[in-house]
Amino acid sequence: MGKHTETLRRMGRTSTRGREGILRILEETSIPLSPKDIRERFPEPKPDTATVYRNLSLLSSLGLVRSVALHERCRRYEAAGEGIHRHRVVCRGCGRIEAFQVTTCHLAGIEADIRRRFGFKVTDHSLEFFGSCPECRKKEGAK
Amino acid sequence: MGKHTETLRRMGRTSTRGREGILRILEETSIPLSPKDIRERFPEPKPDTATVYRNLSLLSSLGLVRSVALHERCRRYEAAGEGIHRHRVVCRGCGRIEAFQVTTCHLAGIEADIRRRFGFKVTDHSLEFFGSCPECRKKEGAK
DNA sequence: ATTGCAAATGCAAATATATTGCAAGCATGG
DNA sequence: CCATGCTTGCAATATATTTGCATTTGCAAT
Repeated sequence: MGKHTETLRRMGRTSTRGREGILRILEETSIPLSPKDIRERFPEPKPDTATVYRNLSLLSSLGLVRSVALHERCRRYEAAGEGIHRHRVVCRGCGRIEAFQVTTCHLAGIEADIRRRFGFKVTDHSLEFFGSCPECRKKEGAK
Repeated sequence: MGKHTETLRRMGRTSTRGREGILRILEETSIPLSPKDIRERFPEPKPDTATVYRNLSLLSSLGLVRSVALHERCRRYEAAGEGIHRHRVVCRGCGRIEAFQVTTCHLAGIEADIRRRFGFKVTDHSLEFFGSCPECRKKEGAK
């Protein structure tokens, strides 16, 4: 009877080890994880890969997790709790990822503009910064 | 002797059909294309898939194209010309993509902040909006 | 124009990532 | 505790991306 049982039940879903586990794992980390990362962090017995994908897809449709695209070969996921709004910085050199919380998000104006111009109703957005971390800058001769 | 021959030579690379083609194709479209899309737009004889991938990787490291992550299973690419700065709106319902140019990008302040807090030097960023396009809103009963 | 060499390409095979069908197992309501 | 339907594991499949290697091409120096 995990911490998220209630949440899942309220949404008409059964609470299972796979689902509880994913939610717990994603809450414990500050950077988004790939399906593989997630599976590896499960204690034995690890759920099947297919189960991880199916549950990520379900939790995502319930809005409990959210996918983050960092220009890699695979997607990553993060917990999508209320009011949590994170952006990220990704190092092009070593792939290191830092997450940071933004105090105010300046993008509300743009979203209204999009509604006006395209009729699109924006539900969320994704903002990532790319560059070089201190270590990689050092290696490359401090640009 | 294509339009991009000079650019490539200046960067110490040979100008080939594959590279010229990719740059031309990406300039002709307003939305980012997948490697598959790109290959399909080549006139016969189409280059091999591996060639497309290798060239995208090269052009990307030269900064002539840039990858765009839209939470799909594959990456997309767009031309990365000087001063060109695009954002996108993606419909979660049908996958439709619209691109729009921003006049001023409000993010310079954040980038400075990142430099201060993490020592990361930001070279670029990626901003995408997700939501429902007019058609999908209609189908779903206008939310 | 011809030639030599490094770099680019095609092709096939290997990996990595993601999805699906189906039989067996588990969660929940009665 | 039992029946039911949703979940899971497993194997097979689909899709995306990468790699090795032999061949061809681009291009600079004849």
